[in-house]
Amino acid sequence: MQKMTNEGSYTPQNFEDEIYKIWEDKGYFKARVNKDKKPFTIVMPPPNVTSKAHIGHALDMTLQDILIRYKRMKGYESLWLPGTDHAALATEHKIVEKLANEGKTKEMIGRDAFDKEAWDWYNYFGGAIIDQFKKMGFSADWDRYRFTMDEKSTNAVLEAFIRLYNKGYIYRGTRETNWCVHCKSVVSDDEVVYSDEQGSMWHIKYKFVDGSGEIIVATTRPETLFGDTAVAVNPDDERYKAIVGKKVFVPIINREIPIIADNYVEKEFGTGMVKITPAHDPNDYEVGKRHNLDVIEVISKSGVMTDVVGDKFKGLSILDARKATVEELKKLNLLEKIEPYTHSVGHCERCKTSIEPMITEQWFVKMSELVKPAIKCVEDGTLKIYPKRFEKNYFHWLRNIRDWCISRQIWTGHRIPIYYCKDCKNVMASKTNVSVCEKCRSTNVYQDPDVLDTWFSSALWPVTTLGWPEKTPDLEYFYPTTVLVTGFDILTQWVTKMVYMGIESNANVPFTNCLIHGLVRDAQGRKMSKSLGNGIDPLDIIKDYGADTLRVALIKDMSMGMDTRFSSNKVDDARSFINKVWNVSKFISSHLDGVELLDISKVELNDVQKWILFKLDEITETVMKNIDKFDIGVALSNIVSFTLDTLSDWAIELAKPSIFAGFEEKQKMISVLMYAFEQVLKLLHPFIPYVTEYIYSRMDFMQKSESIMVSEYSDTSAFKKFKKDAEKTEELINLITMLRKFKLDNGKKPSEKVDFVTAESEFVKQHKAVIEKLAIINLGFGSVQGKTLVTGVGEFVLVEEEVDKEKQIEILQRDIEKVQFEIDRSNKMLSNENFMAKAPASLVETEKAKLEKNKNMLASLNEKLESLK
RNA sequence: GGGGGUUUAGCUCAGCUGGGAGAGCAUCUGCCUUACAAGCAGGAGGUCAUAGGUUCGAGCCCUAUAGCCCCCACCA
Repeated sequence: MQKMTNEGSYTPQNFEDEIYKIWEDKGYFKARVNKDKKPFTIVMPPPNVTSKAHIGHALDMTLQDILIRYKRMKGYESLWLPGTDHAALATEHKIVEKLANEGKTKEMIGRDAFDKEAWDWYNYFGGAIIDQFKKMGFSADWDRYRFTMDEKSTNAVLEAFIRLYNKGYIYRGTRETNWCVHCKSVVSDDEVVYSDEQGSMWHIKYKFVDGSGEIIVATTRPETLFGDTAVAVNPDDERYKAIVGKKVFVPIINREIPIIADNYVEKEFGTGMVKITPAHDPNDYEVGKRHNLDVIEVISKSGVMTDVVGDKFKGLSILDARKATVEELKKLNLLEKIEPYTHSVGHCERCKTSIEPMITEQWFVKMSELVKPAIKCVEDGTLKIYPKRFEKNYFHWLRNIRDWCISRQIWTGHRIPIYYCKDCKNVMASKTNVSVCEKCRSTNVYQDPDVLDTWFSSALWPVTTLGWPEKTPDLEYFYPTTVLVTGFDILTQWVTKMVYMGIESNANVPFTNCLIHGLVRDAQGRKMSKSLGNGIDPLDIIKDYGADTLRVALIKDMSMGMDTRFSSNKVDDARSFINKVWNVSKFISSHLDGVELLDISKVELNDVQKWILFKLDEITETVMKNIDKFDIGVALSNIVSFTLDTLSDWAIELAKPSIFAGFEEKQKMISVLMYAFEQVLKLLHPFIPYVTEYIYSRMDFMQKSESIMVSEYSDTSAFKKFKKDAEKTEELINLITMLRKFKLDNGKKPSEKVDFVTAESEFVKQHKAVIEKLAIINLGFGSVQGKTLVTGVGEFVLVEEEVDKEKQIEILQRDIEKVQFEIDRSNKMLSNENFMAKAPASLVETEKAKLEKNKNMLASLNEKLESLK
């Protein structure tokens, strides 16, 4: 007894885990250097260990698994290299939160204990993410699992830092930077998110030192006035030309500052006068530099007012200081008015605290040289981005890039490998601990306390995971990797960095293709977020529906580079589809007992069989073509509609009469169906790996591999030659459809078996059984009067007790009208000189053939009509 | 302010180098036909955002306009 025959309904929970275990035990996911095969490599974008994986990861990874499984079956040495990312600032934020819940701070427990906390965190979430990924069926080479903070990665990161430092690409500098007072660290430009905030514009009076009156300056940050070192106006502003060079008092503290002229000031905005606070505004900082202004810090790195603001305000938080300053101004009658004002405020991506521009000393990577080859490789096609339009974002980003701030004042991450000598001020770069100054031999040496931006290690991910800086065989064989799959949200933040760091470290692009996808949104098209509570845990879907269903629901309606919606509707749809595949296997299996499969290339086939095989080759080519160009959602739709429409609705139905006929016919038909179904399972396997493996393992295909994972697709060129025969079956399908409709049009139920009479023809004789079964009719040969269906393969007359002549004429006239419309259309085109001259020949031929066919049809219809009159 | 995307059936989306508007879901009608009611057969439903242009021919190419979405830069 065939194993699928006894199966109940599709219940993936019964077999998914078991199958995954077999795959792992057999070592199918492992990839090794194999000179006999071409490599196909994907390095997994490492998920942050901040939390468990979400549905966005599921999409990203499913796309990769599809490509990996497909290429593996196509005979490539397929390596999918997995890993996770420590996500420095993001993870530290989470750990600090956790400590806070326990009533602790990181300073309380110290750096070593904090490190231990961090590793517990990495291990817990790293492990959880892998478990989730295994549930989803991902065929990554888990033995190669890497973490951005593991020993090898750390070594590579430090090596890269030192090389860049020695080349002069990494330098230390004092700059206006984005400071997060909550994280107490600088963050890069990319980590600042702007949002509009309802604030106020305070108009403040600054009195002239010489007592000659006052000016009005508008600001959104009154608390920074203590750090003002000038007031600026536009040099072309006629209103203020006379006062440039005069001095005013900073309100409250009455420090004297000059009025200067600078083009930065816009005449139309506010009062046309700007207070200049170089320490706390990037633009002011630039103005300050141009005019040699003092820099006075009034806000400390922990977000409270410094000592320079005076006893009344020092130690206050920024917001408290703002209130207090405004109160004081009111009291001193220095506040002219307050206007409501909406402006955009930068926030820390992680903790949402508003960012303070602050002058700090940081490490930077110089970008000007590094980006050049990164731009060129996309220009010259060495690296291709799919879809192509994202190249624009890529270029725009790199062409406008600023130096990259890589130091962070936190504890989570790679410590900067720089050591300072307190005595001789020597600066040393070293991978290992330095305790003695190499210059003055002093032991008064300390390491830079900062850690590296998490993106520094992610930038090196493709090279470090393959063994760099060593010249490993893996690096030799698998690098450059074949494709990087990631969301558009990190195209600029991450992809660009990998490209220039890859080229810099290993002399070649890190990947030759980059596939960009969109976001997974909820059913209403909203972003999934914690605050909306509309996020979906992939494991919940898997628990209820299985991983295959989740994968189809995510991928099927997806279009390259576009956002996709995830809904219960799609999940149901996906499950229905897989259930269909399940039932096809049950049907075929139920007819396999005692049947020895034939080599279909060696037997005489009928038209239906030739059609099935022809269509199979056609769909195989289409699916492969689309996967090859990364149109994965389309490829899945192709194979899904083939399975539902061609295979289930037609092939199997057309096959039934043969299957229920004599043994020889059944044997041939089952052999063809088995051949076709095996290929369909293989085409589906990358998308729905579990169920295809399960079915494959339980059906006796002719030359079966031990797993569908390591089977190969069958040749796609064998049955092209059946094109003409396939067309005959298309006619058969048309005929059946027309008969079904004709019955309905004439008031017959689809299930009602009615009699038709037709002229005896080869075509009809050959397919009589099929036509009778699928259209639910009895077919007799001969000639009678009655309601007539005129088709390309003859006339079919509905046999009725009472012949309704009027109705019959009505139907004929309707058909004549339709055919006439077609004929007119063809005639119009064919008589158009321009069309004949310019349209491609094949199109003209098709049109002529159509015209000919319709003319014949029209003649038959008219003849019929005449005979009734 | 700069750039990009998008607009096709009630909903979610396909639609190839221009050559008769498609699928799934939902809906309506009839069916539990021995693989499948998570199903089968059939139907209804579109001025392809708007206005021009190119072309023998435009959902597709060009130009404007409008709505929605995203990215970048950000003026106190």
